[in-house]
Amino acid sequence: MNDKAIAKRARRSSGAITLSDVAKLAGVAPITASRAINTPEQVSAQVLQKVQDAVLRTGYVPNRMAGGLASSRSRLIAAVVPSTVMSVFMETVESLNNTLFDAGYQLMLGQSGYSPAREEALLESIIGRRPDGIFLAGILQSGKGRSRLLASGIPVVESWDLTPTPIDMLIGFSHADIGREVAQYLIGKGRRRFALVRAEDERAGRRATAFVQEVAQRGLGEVFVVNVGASRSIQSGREAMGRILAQAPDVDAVFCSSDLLALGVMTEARVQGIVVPERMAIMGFGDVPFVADMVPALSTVRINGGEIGRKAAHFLIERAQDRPVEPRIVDVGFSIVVRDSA
Amino acid sequence: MNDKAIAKRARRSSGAITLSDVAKLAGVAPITASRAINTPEQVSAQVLQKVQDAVLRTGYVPNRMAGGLASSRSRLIAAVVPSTVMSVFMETVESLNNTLFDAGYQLMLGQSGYSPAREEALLESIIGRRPDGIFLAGILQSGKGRSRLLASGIPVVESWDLTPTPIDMLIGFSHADIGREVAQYLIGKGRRRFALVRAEDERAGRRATAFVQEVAQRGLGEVFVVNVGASRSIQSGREAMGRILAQAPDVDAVFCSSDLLALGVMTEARVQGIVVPERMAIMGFGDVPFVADMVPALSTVRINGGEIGRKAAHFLIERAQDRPVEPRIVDVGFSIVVRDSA
DNA sequence: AAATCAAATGATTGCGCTACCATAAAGTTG
DNA sequence: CAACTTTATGGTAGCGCAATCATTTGATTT
Repeated sequence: MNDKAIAKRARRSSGAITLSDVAKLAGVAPITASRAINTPEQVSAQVLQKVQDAVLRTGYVPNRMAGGLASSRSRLIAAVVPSTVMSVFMETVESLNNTLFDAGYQLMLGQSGYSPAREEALLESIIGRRPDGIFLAGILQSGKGRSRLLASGIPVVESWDLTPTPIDMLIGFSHADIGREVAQYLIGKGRRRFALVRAEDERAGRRATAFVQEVAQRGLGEVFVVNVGASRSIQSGREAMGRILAQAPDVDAVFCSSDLLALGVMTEARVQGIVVPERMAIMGFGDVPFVADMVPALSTVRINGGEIGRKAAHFLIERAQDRPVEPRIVDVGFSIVVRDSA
Repeated sequence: MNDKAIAKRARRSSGAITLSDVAKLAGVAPITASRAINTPEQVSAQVLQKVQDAVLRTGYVPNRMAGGLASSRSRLIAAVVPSTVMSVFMETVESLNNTLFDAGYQLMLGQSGYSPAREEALLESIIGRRPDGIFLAGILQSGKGRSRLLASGIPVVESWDLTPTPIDMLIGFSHADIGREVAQYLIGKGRRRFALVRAEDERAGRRATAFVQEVAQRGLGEVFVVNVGASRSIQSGREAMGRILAQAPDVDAVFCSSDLLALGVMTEARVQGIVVPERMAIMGFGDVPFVADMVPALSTVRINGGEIGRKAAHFLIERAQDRPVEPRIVDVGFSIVVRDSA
């Protein structure tokens, strides 16, 4: 019977060093070894020493899955972004990840790929991992994903937007305010005839609407709007600028829904001999790392993505430790970065 | 006694729906419910129906931590990259993540931040999560991290480089070959006086060495080398180009260790009235998404990062299911993308 | 010195699930 | 139709750890 038990054990066990092995070697009970590792202030100096020795000698690495199961604290945090390549969200994800790691949390990353179906599958998979918190790039307006998250009881931080009805916590800013203030800024600079290049994106839409409204309120006529669809590339920006110059040659300022589009617009302007900013002002959105060093340097709207990530991390850590977070909605604002292009 | 047990249970349990709840509702044993969910082909149609109903009615989401603990299969895969913002590795990570997700795996992401100490801590933390596989951007030459990984027995894919002694599996290409071929290409284009702008990075160093060697072998004299240190920014590229033009004005071709540096070089050339490519050829490295659309479009070295990610995912999935992978070292090569700048 | 308290350690139990083995029911073969 | 295989289901045990409660030890008080 004993043999059989051992054989069974051998087949089941992963074969790796466990806490029990360490405890045995150190001559203490498993739970004491656990405390020596996780809450060293709770054990005596000698026990601590013996356990640390045993850990070093065995090369023991605690199994956090098992620990998580036992304590219902996975120390995992999930982040969902639409994409990871050339995305404005990565600065946020990076600071989120760094802050979390320093607090002992690991990041799980999911890409929704701009597809609601995929996002839903992703959320289901994530919830199955029982993370201690979830960070969403953007907000979840509706759908099964939202109710799933609500039902799961997992702390959630939505971001990069404002809404009075977040799932849980929210760290964002007002896209409408951005559209309005950019319009005011350009008008203040003496610009009178506006174009707008935007991607097919809900938040970009709100910036655009507010921009158009503000221009209209100042009695400056129609804004020439180019919607480039799902594409966010420089190429789209060039094409859009081509259309602007052809169809609305009196335009003297262009507001783009992303820096990449603005780069395209700027490139096309240069190619067609349009001097920026004298003849044409160009504003981007996002302040991706390299646009400051272009010539002319791109004026743009900066979101402090790093701050959003750090704040989100702190919120999630607090909530993971059952501490309340107030207020749950934070507006981090934005800033208009004045460089050479506008 | 029963009361006490219940009270205890109430305190310990997370309160969420468990497999047992679903099984009870469906009128089957927990293990049968498990099979209905995970291996539906093993149960009868009626049982499947009953269990699926129960899952829908309860909103049950399987706890993969518990499942992972029981089966020693976490269905987690970790990826370690130096940075996530504007990094050439993100294309790889994105395709890795997508491929893994479709196979039921979740990605954990760690940032080493170019620091060996952090990388080691990261690996320890990752191993504690018992992932079914680990992807490393780059290779691990030595150190505790390497031996830790070796000892852990977790399948590992290193990448973006070649070495005869990988930890486990390797999907990469030869940096020396790149340096050599770029030199040959530029020489073939009639260039005779070379400069090289590189970051302080081991792989960039190998490209640079091979480039310099090849140029020397062709009897074309010294290469003017500018090392910009840890910085990878456009600004550094501009400064480097400033030095080249001041100190080696006869240079007619510059090879840069990243596209961003090349962009800086190109910008400075434009500012100083140097015509690209007529007067000066410029080559980058990485083919980040937007350099194709710059004017002039940047000639560069393209690594098929997506392919590396997909291959890595497949390798890790195979190994996670105890299937062998042969060969364990794959050279995916590279291509020189000829555009306008060289 | 007895009583009281705090600190250190340990025994037990269960987190939620799946591996393993056992059994029952249904088909297959000569 | 007996002997056998296959298919469907269930019982039991344990993955590796931490929550909970119990006990021991040493320090402090009166």
